[in-house]
Amino acid sequence: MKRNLTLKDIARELDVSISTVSKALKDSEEISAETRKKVQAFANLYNYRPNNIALSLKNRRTHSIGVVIPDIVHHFFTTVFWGIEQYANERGYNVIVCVSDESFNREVINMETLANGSIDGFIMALSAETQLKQEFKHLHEIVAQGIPLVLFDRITDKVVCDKVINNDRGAAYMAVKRLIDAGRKKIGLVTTERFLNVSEEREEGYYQALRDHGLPVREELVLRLPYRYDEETLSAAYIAAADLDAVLCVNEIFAVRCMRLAQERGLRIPGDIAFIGFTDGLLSRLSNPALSVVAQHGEQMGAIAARMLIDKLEDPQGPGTDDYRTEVVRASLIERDSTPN
Amino acid sequence: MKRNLTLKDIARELDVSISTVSKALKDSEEISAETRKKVQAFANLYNYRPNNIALSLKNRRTHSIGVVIPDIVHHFFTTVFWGIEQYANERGYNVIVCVSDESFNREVINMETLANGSIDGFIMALSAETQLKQEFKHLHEIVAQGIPLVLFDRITDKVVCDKVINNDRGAAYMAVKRLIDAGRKKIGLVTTERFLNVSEEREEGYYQALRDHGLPVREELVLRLPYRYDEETLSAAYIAAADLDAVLCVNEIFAVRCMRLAQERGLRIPGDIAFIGFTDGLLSRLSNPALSVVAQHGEQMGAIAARMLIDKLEDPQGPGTDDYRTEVVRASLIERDSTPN
DNA sequence: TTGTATGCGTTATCAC
DNA sequence: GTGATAACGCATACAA
Repeated sequence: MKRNLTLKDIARELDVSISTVSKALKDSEEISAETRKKVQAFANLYNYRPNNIALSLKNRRTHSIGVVIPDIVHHFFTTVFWGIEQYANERGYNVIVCVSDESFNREVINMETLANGSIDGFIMALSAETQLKQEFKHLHEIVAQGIPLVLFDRITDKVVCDKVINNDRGAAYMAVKRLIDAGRKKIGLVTTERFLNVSEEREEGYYQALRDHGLPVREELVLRLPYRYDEETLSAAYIAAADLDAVLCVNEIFAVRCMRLAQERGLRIPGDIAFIGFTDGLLSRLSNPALSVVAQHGEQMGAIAARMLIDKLEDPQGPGTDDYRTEVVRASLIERDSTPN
Repeated sequence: MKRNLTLKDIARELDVSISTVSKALKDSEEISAETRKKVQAFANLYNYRPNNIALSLKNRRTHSIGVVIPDIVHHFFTTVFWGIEQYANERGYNVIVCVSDESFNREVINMETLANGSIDGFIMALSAETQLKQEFKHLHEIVAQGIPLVLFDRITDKVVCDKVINNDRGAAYMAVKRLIDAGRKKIGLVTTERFLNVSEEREEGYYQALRDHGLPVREELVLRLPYRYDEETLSAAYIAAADLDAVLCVNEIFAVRCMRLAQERGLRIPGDIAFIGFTDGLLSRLSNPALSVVAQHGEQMGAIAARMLIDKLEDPQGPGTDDYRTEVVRASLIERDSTPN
């Protein structure tokens, strides 16, 4: 690789010292106007750019942030990432992404790789396996090393750090209440296995709403699907057996799939059965009928997470001050055509 | 930030020199077995990890690759990214992502930021604006600097470098031929503005297939939609006016939207009108009916692009050798329920 | 006003 | 066997 122009090159070419060049390039008053002009002109002409790596080593700041997400295909994580990327770029930070693919080991390895100087801080959502195992040693080490960490969405009480979450419980409550207010009595829940904190929260919100409105809480109304398995059988059986008039789904994929299965059984949506999903993605907008959803505002969550992290990184006190905050982004209900008026 | 353990720390602690520590840690024969053991034990105990940034500076290799994509929400780019990330990680590389958001300026700025030492090479797809302006100076500079570059999907003849593409023209031809073989006569095309090379290629494939089978090529069969605009009006008018019995769409979003509009007009799919889209994403799988698509194998494209780049980076000749290749990934037709038997 | 010396963390060369 | 030294590219305290 042809090497880039360095201060040394310029110094040699112009027959001055390296430090003179360095100072001249930042327009230091120390250097004579004449020399400054000369150096700057030369640097400009040959398109000098300081080497990021050298700066990182010197300043002990990489201006990169590590993002670790379980999955890049789910629309929600994509939007959060997009929020992070936009905000970080504006403030002069690059984003290094690692996808844990829901695997504990990959999460650990990824973080170890990045933690050795490659990044200034982390933004992450826990992998499913990590939540299942409840194993957080790697995160405790990150924190102990003094590397700022912001957890979003998939979080845990077991790690003390900044966090950004939705009001998942409240949002689920709101969605179910909306269905109850529309007169629905047999409201189902399609969720993932319970170890994901977000699913747990949403499930609690669902129960709470039923209880508060005098509706029975029944196990057969709840369908628990493996998180990644592309399955139709369980869903079809559930829709067939449960005799529901409304369903809340913890993501848009489950919702759209169930809607189709319901339609195949001749049910009209929202007349016979109403649907509300989580995540305001393309699927929801383009499904037929268009799906009413709880919008999680992923982009905003990403921006907030990035702001919290960068603020901490750039805090003149140093990122050592131990005030950790949890910001809650309020989800909102977007009504489309899968809920009755 | 609490600083990480360094060679210097270990040396001081164990009362040996830094270079002894360095050598001992890589099990050099130069160092006595005893010292080696001692140093390794200490390093292990205190969890020593070499600083990546220092290594990068020394080796002039960051083991990071820069990925610049126009957009992170389209399923296709997401899957390519996923392919890149997986493959790169396996070979010990990190991935720094920048999203150009289809903007020429963001593309240029992003690349300039990364080109100054942060990455060893680039993988990218051109932004729409770049393709519109046909302005490639920034890429020529990257290449001139000797930074390896792999272009995928959205490419250009104007830049000489490695490339990974689909056989877009052939794939479109194949899709249209499939519709013709099923007896369809009035086959429409829903595409983007023509400046995107992929759309152009697909359009040509469409025309070619019509011509080869004696069907008239008519302008009113082609709907050209703005790339990002979330519109329904033009599409609805097109579906209403064109009296089609089949439609090829250059992405799954256009296809699913048109399917819905057709259904709203009372048309049956695929009986009255068949659909084929590009991109095998969730939308296609979950639409009703499930959409038949041209699968682009984005994950594979990403892995190939990453392999080409890393092979070049690790070529002992140095990445200077001027043999550039273009690999073509063959798209395949996945038949679901929007095409007749 | 300019230049020298030092350090960021690591490795490699060479001297002891 | 071990250690001093230089180098990667840059910034800066301090000397001239």
